[in-house]
Amino acid sequence: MQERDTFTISDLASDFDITLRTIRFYEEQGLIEPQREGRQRIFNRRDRARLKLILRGKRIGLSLSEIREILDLYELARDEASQSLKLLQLLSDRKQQLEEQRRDIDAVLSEIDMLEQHCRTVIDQMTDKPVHAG
DNA sequence: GTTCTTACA
DNA sequence: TGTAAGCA
Repeated sequence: MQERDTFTISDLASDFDITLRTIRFYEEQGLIEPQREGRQRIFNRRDRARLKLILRGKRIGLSLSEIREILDLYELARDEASQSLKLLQLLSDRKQQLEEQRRDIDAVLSEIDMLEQHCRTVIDQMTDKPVHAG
């Protein structure tokens, strides 16, 4: 009752609900390197696990190159500590990015509020009728 | 029928 | 990443 240890590209695509193109793209980007049987791609459990990590990283918002860095550490050093350290760094960077975006959004929202107020003031003066839609 | 590469959108 | 062409 052993789990299958090799998969076709279609197997993984349906398992993770992604397209064949996506998997081939990740390979092209160096995130996975499935075995070959002639031209055919043969994926093992390691590839499957990596693919899972890739998708998780993508969900968090990491770039493919960032994900590759983590994956490489996992392969080369097999040093889980350094891998976690790297992930920690990337997560920190990602949080900083998001916080920066939040500040930008707040700034724009603020400008919009001021512009709206200005428009209402102008309209009030011209029509002598208060416009308070919000 | 399925997968592959290449090239363009 | 999607899609299409032309193979194996």
